[in-house]
Amino acid sequence: MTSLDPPNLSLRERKKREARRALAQAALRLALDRGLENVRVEDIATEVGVSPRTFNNYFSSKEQAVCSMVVDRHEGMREALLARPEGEPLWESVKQAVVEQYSREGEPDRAYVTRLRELMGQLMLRGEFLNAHAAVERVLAETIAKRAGGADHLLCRLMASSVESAVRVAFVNWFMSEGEPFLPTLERLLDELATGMPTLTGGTTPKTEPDTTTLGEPLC
Amino acid sequence: MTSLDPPNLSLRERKKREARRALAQAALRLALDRGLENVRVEDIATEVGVSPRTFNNYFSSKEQAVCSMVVDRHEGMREALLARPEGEPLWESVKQAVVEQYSREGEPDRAYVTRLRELMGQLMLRGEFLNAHAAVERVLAETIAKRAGGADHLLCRLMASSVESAVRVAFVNWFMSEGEPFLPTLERLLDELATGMPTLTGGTTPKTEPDTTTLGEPLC
DNA sequence: TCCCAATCTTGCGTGGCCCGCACTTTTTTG
DNA sequence: CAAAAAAGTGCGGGCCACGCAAGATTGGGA
Repeated sequence: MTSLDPPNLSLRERKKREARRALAQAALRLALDRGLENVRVEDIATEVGVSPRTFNNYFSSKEQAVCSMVVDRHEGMREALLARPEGEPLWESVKQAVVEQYSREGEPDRAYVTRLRELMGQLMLRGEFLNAHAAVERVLAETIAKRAGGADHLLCRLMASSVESAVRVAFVNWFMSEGEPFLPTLERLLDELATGMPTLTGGTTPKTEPDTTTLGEPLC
Repeated sequence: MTSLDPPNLSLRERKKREARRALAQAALRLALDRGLENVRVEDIATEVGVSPRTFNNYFSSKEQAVCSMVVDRHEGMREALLARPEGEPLWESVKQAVVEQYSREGEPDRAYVTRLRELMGQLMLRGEFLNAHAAVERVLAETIAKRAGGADHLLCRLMASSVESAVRVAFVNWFMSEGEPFLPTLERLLDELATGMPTLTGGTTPKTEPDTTTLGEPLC
């Protein structure tokens, strides 16, 4: 659907991918419809026409299935990054690759936003969403390292991690706010990262209010 | 244990905190001893001398219990940040607060490193560790916003997120490598963030090897 | 001092999830 | 086309999260 499903794969492999994709899609659809808590593994399996046991051969939890969409969508990023022109500065390459990736998908459907909010709440709760992002981050770090040609591995990880930070922050902002577009925010944040932290000047410690936020429940 | 347990709390409240702490501690200890998968909720509860049902009144999973240590240890960071001197540039304040926080704890015990590695693997798998970090991140973002006195809220979130990125990367590097100290790495990464991304210069696309990393299982 | 109301703990029962194992069905390969 | 490799499936077990409805504890008046 997103990119080419290379036809040079064995039938076996193709069926596997298709099954996985179907399961993930069903999981996401159902979760958006009824809320994740009202979706049993059995429902997803039935929807796809497969045994519940089989579902667990592909995913070890429904949360993972839902998030797998998030992960898979980023498969193109590696290629996008490696495909950037030769002499381009590393950071520019990274930024462009990320932006490209997210442009390709277009602004997500506004109709779902409310449902998405709820769903994200539940996903954050289970930590799976972050886990998915972490997976993306690892691949990104490796790709960056490759592209940078043996640069400091730690710095590559830091860069990947920061980029994902920007993405996450932009995304949360997008679906928590009304109508603010995603891409411009993302670009702004990436530029901010490039510039470095000192941009935010402060130190004018203001009034000291009671303190509301407690270290407690994960809320999005 | 870390900071003052304010004695101006009702007995009730003190007992609650103590119970929570005891459960978290027991969970961590057992997990380090036997590996998380060999620890049942019942074991933790028994260890503390409490019913399994009660455990679930405090934590909704054993993973959460283990990670709660991670979260609680950061309670001091807010105060540390707000206590920085008046005129100090925002970023410097943040950096110092974070470094202070982690200095206070000293280098973690080398003896546990192996066990820690295993444990982290399992925690990452369940996404709970990341979730804990996310909790810290939210508080940090708020504190930064307060300290910055109404600066752009998005940027505050980005800053908090980036800082946590650095912490995570440094930490993973610490417990995956042999003997590299934690604090210096962390400081270096934070400085890197301050400078901005372009430090990493690259673009010398090297040989194109087969590609080993697949978007698959979370590995640490 | 004592008692009541708020709060915490606990046992029980339910529904669900994850996964190992063994068996059937499908695809691949020689 | 037959044997081998790999997926799908049913079953069963262990564990877990949580609602509910008693008990046990604590705190603050009277």
